[in-house]
Amino acid sequence: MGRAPCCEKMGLNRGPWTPEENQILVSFIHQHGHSNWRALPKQAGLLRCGKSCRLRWMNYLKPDIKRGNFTQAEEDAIINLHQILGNRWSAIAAKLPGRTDNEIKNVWHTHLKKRLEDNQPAKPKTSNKKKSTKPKSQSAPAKSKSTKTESELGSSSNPSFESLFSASPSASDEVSSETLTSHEDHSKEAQMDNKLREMITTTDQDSFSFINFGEDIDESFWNETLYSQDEENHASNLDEMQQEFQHLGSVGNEMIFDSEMDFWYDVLPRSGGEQDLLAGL
DNA sequence: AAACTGGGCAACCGCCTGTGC
DNA sequence: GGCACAGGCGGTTGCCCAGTT
Repeated sequence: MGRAPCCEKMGLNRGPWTPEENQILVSFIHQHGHSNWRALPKQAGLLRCGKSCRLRWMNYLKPDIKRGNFTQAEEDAIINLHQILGNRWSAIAAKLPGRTDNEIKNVWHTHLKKRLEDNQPAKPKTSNKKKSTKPKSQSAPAKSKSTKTESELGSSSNPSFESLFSASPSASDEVSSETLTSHEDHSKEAQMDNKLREMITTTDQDSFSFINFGEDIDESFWNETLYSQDEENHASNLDEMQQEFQHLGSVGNEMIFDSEMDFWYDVLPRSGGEQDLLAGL
């Protein structure tokens, strides 16, 4: 038996949503929730397929969605996350509260990809991280439509996320699903964060520094890998970090620190062994 | 002022994944 | 384990509109 179509195409509305349809969808979800998207349009009296309703809700009508231009910090975060995650827009969106994967995808294709193609710096090379919003038009230099594919972009510019982890001894190992942000000992967490930030921000400002934490701080813990463009700084900072961590206790996570954005990225395994970024900013 | 061009973005399409039976 | 289904995801499309010619 063939796969059932996602929706009945006959007699259903397509294209832009009308204000009336928006109102119907919003009021229905407020009253009944959205436990079953396929059944929702029929129950709500909408001539839309369930997928269309879900998309409309997730990308536009959901109350916590942040509208308006992306801030410089958000754009920088997208660029940095894209370096690690590639085109996994939903994972990137999870790091940016109020932003949808669709919106981030659009911003990437319309602004950020071009910025990188033009070799414009993704962020100022200053240690002062004061960010300011700016109109989108200023961040999108006029340029003809690119025909470059995503894979071409990814392979030419950045080391892939998988390649980063391929060198890590524990890349395919089981890693605790406990994130640092959910760790009970928040004071220890803050202390560690500050210590690491202090040290890692002295390394190459353009690189992601990566450290592979073990479940516990023991001898095997130091089988870690730190990536940077500056090998000497690597070694020295790695030594410093090892010394600092010896009295910070167990962590049980893999993390990436983006020194430019002051982000800690928790890295957790996906079902297929692929790594994922899950924790909050 | 009209035609043209290209950017921006909402929405669609089709595949993938997770889940229940 | 296999199948069907629903939700989720990324790639792509196509319309609208502002800027340019």
